[in-house]
Amino acid sequence: MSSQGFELPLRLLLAFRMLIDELHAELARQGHPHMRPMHGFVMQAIGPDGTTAVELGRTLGVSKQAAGKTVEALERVGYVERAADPRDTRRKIVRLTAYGIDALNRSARIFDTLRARWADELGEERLLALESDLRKMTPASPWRLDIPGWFGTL
Amino acid sequence: MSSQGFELPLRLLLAFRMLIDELHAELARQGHPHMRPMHGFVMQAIGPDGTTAVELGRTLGVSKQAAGKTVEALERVGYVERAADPRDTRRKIVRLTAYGIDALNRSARIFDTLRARWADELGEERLLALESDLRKMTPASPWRLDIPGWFGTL
DNA sequence: ACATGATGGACAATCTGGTTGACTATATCG
DNA sequence: CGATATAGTCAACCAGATTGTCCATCATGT
Repeated sequence: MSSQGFELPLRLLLAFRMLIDELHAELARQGHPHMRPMHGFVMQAIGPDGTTAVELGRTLGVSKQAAGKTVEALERVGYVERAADPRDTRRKIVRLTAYGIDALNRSARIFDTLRARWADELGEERLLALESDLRKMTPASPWRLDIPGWFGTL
Repeated sequence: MSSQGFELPLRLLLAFRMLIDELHAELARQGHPHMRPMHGFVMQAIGPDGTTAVELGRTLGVSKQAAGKTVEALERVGYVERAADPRDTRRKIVRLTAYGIDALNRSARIFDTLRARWADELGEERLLALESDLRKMTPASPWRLDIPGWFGTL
């Protein structure tokens, strides 16, 4: 083999996974045991002003039905709530609850802590360089986290 | 918000995804249109000497039945073949075919090319630093790519 | 004002890939 | 030899996605 290029994607994935796993371990300790990796991304996509199932589906790159099911799941856990839109009675606005916002706030703080650990290990200089390099190599940042299905599909 | 820590995992994921997508676009051009992200990982796990469904399941962190179905899918595409083990008639050895090995070899070359592009953009120094830093922050080596299921699970 | 078309949401059927459980055949070990 | 463990397969089920269909409601153009 002796392919140097194999390591890069593998390490990127491992690093991502490690951060996410540590995030959720800590979230569980802080009163959010039901939070799943998917939830954070979806709640970010919902945003502070709320959204609708159709719009959410477009943002996430999945069908509106799939988005609807995801919203149902988040509703069951208590992270979002649905309300009618007075200006368009077809629409049902999906909004984050206080509990959901708490999950997001805690996630942010935990990610900061994890980043601080990286800075501690690597040095702030090196970490800034790493972030800058990743920023340089990745697309500006459109969401489109259609991870489910993307990796799978044999 | 102003959470600096949010960016790191997101960029790691985007970078990983970008590399994998580019890999598969190029693989499709090179005669492997059926190759899916999962396949490369599974074929790596199978290794040059072959393995069995049970063993593969343990390596990948899934049930032996799931591993069996995955092997079936790879067999349909022509990446692996199954043969009886003369020394233990219960076992069926799963081996990479020439076509499967070709896919792995091409993957390695394409990853090298992609890495070269990164080196071109960032400079070899910076890329080496990035790889070194990721190596430092991620666990030594465990496979255990039980991605399916891990991210999902609402 | 109203017919037409577009949009939001829900329901149902299906597909895929995972799970557990049960079963058979074969090894291995006391 | 008999008891236990292991490899593989079959079957049933579950979760999360898909498409297709339907209905209610908005928006538009004549």
